[in-house]
Amino acid sequence: MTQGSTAIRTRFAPSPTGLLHIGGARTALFNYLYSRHVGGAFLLRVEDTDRERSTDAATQVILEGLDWLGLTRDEQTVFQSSRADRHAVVAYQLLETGKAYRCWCSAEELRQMREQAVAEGRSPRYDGRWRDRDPAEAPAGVKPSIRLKAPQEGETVVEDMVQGTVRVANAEMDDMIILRSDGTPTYLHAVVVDDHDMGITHVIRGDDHLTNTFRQVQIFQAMGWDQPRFAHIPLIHGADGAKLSKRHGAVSVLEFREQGFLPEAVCNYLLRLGWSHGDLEVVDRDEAIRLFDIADVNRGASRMDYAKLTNLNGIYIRKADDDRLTREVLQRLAHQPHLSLGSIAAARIRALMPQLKERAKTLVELANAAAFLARVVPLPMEPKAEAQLTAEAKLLLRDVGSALGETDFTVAAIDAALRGFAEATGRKLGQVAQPLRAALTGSTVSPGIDATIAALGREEALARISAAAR
RNA sequence: GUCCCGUUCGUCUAGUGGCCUAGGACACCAGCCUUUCACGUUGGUAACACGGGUUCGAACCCCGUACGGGACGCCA
Repeated sequence: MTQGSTAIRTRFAPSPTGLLHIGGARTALFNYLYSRHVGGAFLLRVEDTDRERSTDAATQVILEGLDWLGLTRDEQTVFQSSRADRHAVVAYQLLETGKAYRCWCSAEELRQMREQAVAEGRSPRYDGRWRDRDPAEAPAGVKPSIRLKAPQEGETVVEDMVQGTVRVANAEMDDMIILRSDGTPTYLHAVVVDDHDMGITHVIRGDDHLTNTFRQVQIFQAMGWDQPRFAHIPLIHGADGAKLSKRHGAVSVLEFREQGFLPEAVCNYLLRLGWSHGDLEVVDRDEAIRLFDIADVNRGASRMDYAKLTNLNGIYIRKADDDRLTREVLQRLAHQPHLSLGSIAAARIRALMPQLKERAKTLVELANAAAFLARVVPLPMEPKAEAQLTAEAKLLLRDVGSALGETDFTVAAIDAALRGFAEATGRKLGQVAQPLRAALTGSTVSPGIDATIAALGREEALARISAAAR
């Protein structure tokens, strides 16, 4: 970390529209990682200036999502709506210094202006009709908006940390409204004032904001403020390449939580979408902070790949702490009917967790795979398990049951007993294990039969075997 | 329509002029391991959007074309 880098401040600035989008989550992650990488600060600003769509509940969803992902913020959350007075003050300051002017156009007038421009094959832009007009000509009874008097010649240049040098001719841009006729600020203006006041040094956001940046730069210049550095990261698209939306499956981070994904897996996946460090695929939080740099962010949009996320989730489940996974499973099982979820079931699940987590890719799968441990006799049988329990198998189960009744209930002893039984009766181990698995779990799939039997315990295991042998 | 951005296996990506007969990961296929399912492991299929140029040499530099995305609001 270099000297003076502690001054670096990033922010995540979502508008509270009811969910924390997976794309927004990645933007937040990149801001967080960059701030941590350079020892700076990561701030949150809720852009709730659209009072119609903004609710406390929506803000809560964002906070909950960020917390779940472990993206901790520094300093107090800033609510943009609370800063309206300050935004207006700056707008009037620009007015007084001649950098802005009042515009008395009505919404209807502007709409017609745009329509006509499009009809004539021009860009739908404001024509600047009040830019140099005498305010004395203002129509009575109309409240004016305030527009920035943007430069009309030359070009505006953004040195973007991801996209490189991006420039646009000033003639391409019109004079944007910074303060509405009702005195409230527009988004573009509020963002600039807030970023300046919050001391933001690096603006990392989706590249859908790239063209907005030119206009924001014009405001920074009009106020004579230092500009932050900009980094516009590519968007995430759905599997079909179109903008990510509900029809692509889960897009809200809290939805991923429900579907059984671990936050560290989601973060790792999101990190690798648009960022890379050689062939590195599995990167935990600490390593991500150590390695993350904006210079390594790609320019092209990427697509959401649920299969890869799922694979990564399996890796993180295998790495996860057994107690933590047991808690997660118990929580999910609590919503399932016909289970006996006491301390006995909890102990069984915890005992088998090292084996269970080897074969689950999501917490939903993990909970389903563990559910048999909390069931009561008679077990519900899957059709394939039912098919295992032939008349011959039932006879075999009776014999295995008595053999097991005489062994210690350790994994090693059970394994030895079963192998001995198979050998003595001239069977392959699989011929013994599968009927047992059906009898004990009601399924044809489970962890190793020895560990499964041990986790159930002598009494329960023998009860299930004799129930199935009947 | 105008402006801005992008384009390497199906997907995420490595690659910054010779190390590339293009590497890794996921997915897919086949084999091994095995007590089912996973895990693990071995191998396989599969890409530089297209066309020009610059150069002894181009995935990499330049120019076009195509395709994709984004922005053009008194939304954010």
